[in-house]
Amino acid sequence: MDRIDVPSDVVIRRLPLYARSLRYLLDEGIHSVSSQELGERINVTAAQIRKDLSYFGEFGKQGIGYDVEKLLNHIERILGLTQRWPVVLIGVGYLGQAIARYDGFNNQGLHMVGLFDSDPAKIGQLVGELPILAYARLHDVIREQHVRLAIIAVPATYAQAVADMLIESGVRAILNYAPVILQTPDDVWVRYIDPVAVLHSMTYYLAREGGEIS
Amino acid sequence: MDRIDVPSDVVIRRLPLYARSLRYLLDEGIHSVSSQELGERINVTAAQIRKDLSYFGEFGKQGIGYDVEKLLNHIERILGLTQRWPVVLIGVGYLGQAIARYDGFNNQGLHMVGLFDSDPAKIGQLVGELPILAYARLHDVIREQHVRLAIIAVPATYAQAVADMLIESGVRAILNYAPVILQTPDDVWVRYIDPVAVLHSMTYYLAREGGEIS
DNA sequence: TAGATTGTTAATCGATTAACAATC
DNA sequence: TAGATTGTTAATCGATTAACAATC
Repeated sequence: MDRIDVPSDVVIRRLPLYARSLRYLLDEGIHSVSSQELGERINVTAAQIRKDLSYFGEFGKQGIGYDVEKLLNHIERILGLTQRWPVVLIGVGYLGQAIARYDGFNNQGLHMVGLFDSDPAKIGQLVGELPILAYARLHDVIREQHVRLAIIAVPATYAQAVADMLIESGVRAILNYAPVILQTPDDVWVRYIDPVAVLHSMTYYLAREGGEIS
Repeated sequence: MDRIDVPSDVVIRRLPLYARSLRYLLDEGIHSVSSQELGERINVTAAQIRKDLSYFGEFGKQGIGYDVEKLLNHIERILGLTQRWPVVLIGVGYLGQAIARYDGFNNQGLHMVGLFDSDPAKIGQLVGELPILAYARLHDVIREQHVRLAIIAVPATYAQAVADMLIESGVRAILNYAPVILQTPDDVWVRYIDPVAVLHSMTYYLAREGGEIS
């Protein structure tokens, strides 16, 4: 019996980019795209787009391309974005505030349901519509709202302890902004936002430009 | 004549993680590590660390491992972090403020030299030590301070135009927080911080947990 | 010396791309 | 129909891992 060919994580990570580009196309009033055109917009080859989509079905028409709205709907369903996922945010410093206020986190399948901070002075303050809550409330909010997705925006030293609490309460996926690698069980998904590391990888190339260093 | 084996970009992207982990080790007073121990901290195999480092030289001792401080110094030199790179930030909304105030961007080789915004009401306001400047000043600041690194934190609709201005003025590497793929010349490095796309790739797995969807 | 761990090679594994028959 | 573009296979390319001689 053949195992079905399961899409790898690199494929899954590209799907949100396809979805976003399709949303922009729709905004522009464009109703049909070829893999070639879509690829040019997001710097991906046409073959890769077709291959990626082929893991999930046949969404195009030969000679024509893809119906933008239909393909978008397919991808959103594949990604689970037709549901609304409740999200909690831990750490409401400057970064946490920016996250809490950015509507990308309160849209298209995501839905911020709780902000938490350890600083007693912040408890009760509103950020947008939501009050900042104490960690004591974390467990109950996660349980009551069936939260499985969390964002960590606390200082590096607290990130692991926060992750442990979150997982203990039932969180299954974490987006971590703190500059530490988290140790978590195999059935928890962790991804990192690490702008400083990204900048540090670009200085490598800058340092070698213009032939100053071989 | 043999071509030297050049490290690929995946390798370069891991170096900052090695460097950071070594800094933490140093803070903890640990002066020696094996590739095994380092790997466990950052969830990378020992073989991969040794292979990555081998592109740049021989930094360890058989039977012993690596001297933490020495290896850190080597990696920082490789990444160009022994220089200080002037950075400009375009877009000083909530996110831009968080970036401007985070000292990870003002440390270890990076050094924020200019904040820019299009909103006349913001011009002149201080964020930390730095005043917010008008776009009209962008070109001169980039030229005068020899800026080659920029961070874009403007809304998606303006990001491409901002990138064009930056590149025109001499910027060679861009960290883009706006949710759009930028079209840039081949000799400009662009990297993306895209937390919403990352969350959207995790909902894929969440939607399939517990066997609700096959 | 015995034990540990590096640096490196070769084997494996996985991801991307080219190419084209199918077909709109 | 002729032209365009898909879905898919096979070939290529690249990255990771296993294994081990060298050596501290």
